[in-house]
Amino acid sequence: MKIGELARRTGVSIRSLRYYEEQGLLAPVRADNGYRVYSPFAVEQVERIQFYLGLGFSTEQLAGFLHCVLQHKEAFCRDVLPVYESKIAELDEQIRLLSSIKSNLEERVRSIVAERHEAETNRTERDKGADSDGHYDDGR
Amino acid sequence: MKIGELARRTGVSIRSLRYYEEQGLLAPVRADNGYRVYSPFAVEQVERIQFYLGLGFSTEQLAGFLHCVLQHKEAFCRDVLPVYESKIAELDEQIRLLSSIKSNLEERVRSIVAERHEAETNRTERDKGADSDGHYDDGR
DNA sequence: ATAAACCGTCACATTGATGTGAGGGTCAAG
DNA sequence: CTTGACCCTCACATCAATGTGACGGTTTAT
Repeated sequence: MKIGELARRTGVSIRSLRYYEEQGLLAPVRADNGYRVYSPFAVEQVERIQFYLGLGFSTEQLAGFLHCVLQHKEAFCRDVLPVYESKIAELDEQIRLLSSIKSNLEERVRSIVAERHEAETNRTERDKGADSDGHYDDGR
Repeated sequence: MKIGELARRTGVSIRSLRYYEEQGLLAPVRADNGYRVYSPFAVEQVERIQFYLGLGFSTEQLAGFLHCVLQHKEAFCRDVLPVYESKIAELDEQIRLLSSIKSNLEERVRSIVAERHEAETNRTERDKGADSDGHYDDGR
C-alpha cells in the first residue's frame, strides 16, 4: 500500500507518516519509482504509534521500545517497564504541580468572593440603593 | 533604575524584561539617551508577573488584568474572577487527562508484572536453573 | 498525449518564553 | 582618549509535531 492509502486508513496525515519514518518508527520499503510501500500491518503499527504518542511519549522515547512491543508482548520487552515507570513518575510530578497551582487559584477565588461579600454587606448597610457596584475595569 | 539593576534585583533576565514590556506588562519611561528607566516599584511588579506566569497564565492573558491587580486588590478587578475560574477549569481538564494517562500506564505496568510472574513460575517448575531470563532486548 | 491524482524531497511556518549574538551608541573611571 | 561596562534594536535559534507549499517526477485514465 502507498502512503496515501495508509494515511486514509489511519487518519494520520502523510506528513506525519513521513515524520515517523524519519524518527525511525516506521520503515516502509521503496518501490522502483521511489514510492514508499507499506505492508498491511502498517495500519496497526501506525495506530500503535498514535496510541503511545497519546500516552505522552515522544517519538524519540518511542523509538527505544516500539520495535520490541510491535513484535512481542510488552512483558517481554526489557526496556518497557522502566520507561513506563519513569513516565508515571513524570506524570505524578506534573499532576502535583498542576494541583498546587489549582489550589492556589481556588484560594484566591475564595478570598475574592469573601472580600466582595464583605464589601457588599458594608455598602448595603451604609448606602442603600446606589448604582455603583464598587468594581473597577482594567483602566488602560 | 536601569534594566540591568532590575534584572539583578529580580533574577529575571534582561531579555525577559524587554519581552514583558513588548507584551504590555511593564512600561518603563525612557531617558534622553533611550535607556529604559524603571521605578523602584518595578521590582514588585516583576515579581508579580513571575508569580502569575508561574500560575500558568500567558503574558497575553496577564495583560488583561495585571494593570488592575497591581493597583487594586484582586477583589476589585472585574476581569480577574472569570479568568481565574476558567484557568481552574483548564487545570481540571489537564489534571483529568494526565490522570487517565497515568491510570492507563499503571494498568499496563500491573499486567506486565503479573505476566512476568506467571512466566517465571512456569519456567521455574519446568526448567530449573536455566540462564535465560526470557526477555528480549530491542533488536534493531 | 494530456490531465488528474498520485508520489518524492526540501524547507519554512507554527507556538511562547527565552537565549544568544551582531552591530552600534553611551557613560564613567583611569 | 581609551577601556570596560552599560544600554539599544533587530533578528535568528530553541523545542516537537505537524501544516503548508514549491517544484518536479510518475501513474492512470481518458
